[in-house]
Amino acid sequence: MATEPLTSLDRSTLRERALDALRYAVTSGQYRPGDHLGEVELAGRLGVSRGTVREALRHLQQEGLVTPSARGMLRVRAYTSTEIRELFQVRAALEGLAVRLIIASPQRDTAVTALRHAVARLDERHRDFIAHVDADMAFHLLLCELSGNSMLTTSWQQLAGRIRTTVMARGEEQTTLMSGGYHAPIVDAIEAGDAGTAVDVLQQHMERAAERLAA
Amino acid sequence: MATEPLTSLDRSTLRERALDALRYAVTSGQYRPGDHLGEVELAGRLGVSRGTVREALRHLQQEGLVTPSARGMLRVRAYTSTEIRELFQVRAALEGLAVRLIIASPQRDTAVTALRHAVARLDERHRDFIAHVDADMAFHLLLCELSGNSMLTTSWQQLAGRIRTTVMARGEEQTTLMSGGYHAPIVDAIEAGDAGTAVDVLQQHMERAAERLAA
DNA sequence: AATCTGTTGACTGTTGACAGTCGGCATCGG
DNA sequence: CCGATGCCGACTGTCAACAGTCAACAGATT
Repeated sequence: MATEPLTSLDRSTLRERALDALRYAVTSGQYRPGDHLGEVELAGRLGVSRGTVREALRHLQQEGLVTPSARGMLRVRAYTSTEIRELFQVRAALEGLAVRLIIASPQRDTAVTALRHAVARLDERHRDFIAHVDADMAFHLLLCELSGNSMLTTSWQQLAGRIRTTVMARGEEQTTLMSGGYHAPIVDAIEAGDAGTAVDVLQQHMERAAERLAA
Repeated sequence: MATEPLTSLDRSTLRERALDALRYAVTSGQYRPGDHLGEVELAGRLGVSRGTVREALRHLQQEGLVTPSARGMLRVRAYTSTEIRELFQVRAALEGLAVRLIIASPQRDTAVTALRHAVARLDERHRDFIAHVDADMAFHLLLCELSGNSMLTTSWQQLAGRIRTTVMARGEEQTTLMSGGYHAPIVDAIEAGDAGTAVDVLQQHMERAAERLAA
């Protein structure tokens, strides 16, 4: 009588689900920078035990989304203007490597078309702010993935949370930064195939974004 | 009757100490890649509870030193030759940024002298392998710190464990890689002040190291 | 009034125990 | 001989409870 063939079960642990929930809550601004994250309160709210929440919180701490204050209590981390600029410098270095690798790769064309799709999504979703941010993050993540360097992707993802909070916190008035028009030149430069110029274009993109977001 | 004035107490938690102990055990090769790290065994060996060990292990997992295998059991992660090359490409990108920042900084001279000291330490300690590796790591970490970009330092440190295991695992016959002679050119290039050349020198250093270690 | 001293409440740090899952072995039926 | 089934041991996942620490407050002592 089964209408659906049996599908594989969800094997995710409570810790993983708690982690996702908390990460989303923080990076979407549900908790503002400086807010206190009490283990007991979160555990109660999520319906899991303190230990489980603790592990998730420690993970977020390592991601830089949360920072310990007095007596080990965790707060949502606030990033200063300087740190934001630094963050985007590091991004530029990492994604710059990605660009150089993509240009040097034999599958540059397929990479370019994939990136163009990602750029198109940026404009499709520009009405819903969160979806827009997601699309922006997806573009840059794709850039890293297309480089074929898995360590690069890993390193970038370690910064992803910080990037997301920054954009979420200060980017609402700066949605132009995430428009397709601002990203297309990067792809164009990759297609053109001159590594030096492409890296420059990317660098400018990052500097402009950092300046606006660090305001 | 106190011969010493009272000094501040050690406030580190068991988790932190367990983390240090485990990280050292893994990065120093006490556990070899592929070895199974059972929570109960480690807890017994360290004399702490499983929960405490768990948190430390999760941290190492995020650092990339251990990786989950079947049924959530953790093993010491083994890095393939490809991953080692990728890792050193990312290092090169990050430390390349550091070099550019140092050159652009007004305190380049003091940075250079600090780096020269670090290079000197490399040769002082070349007899004890572990101390030698420590000195090498210290040099590159210092490079990041002198850049003044805290995010850069953070990102680099996320890779530190991976780098250390790689060097520890395959670097014993390749100690020349860590000699002062191999590092001095980097500092020289920074002192000379031409960013392009300096980054090239660093890149070569990294490529050479990667090639030897990925053998 | 100023200062020292318990006390209380709100946290995190740490632990031991319970529950669930899986691989491997023995067992049983063909 | 071979496959299915049921048990056993070794794990991790999860939880509830205990212990320790600190800030803030109230009260006692000068």
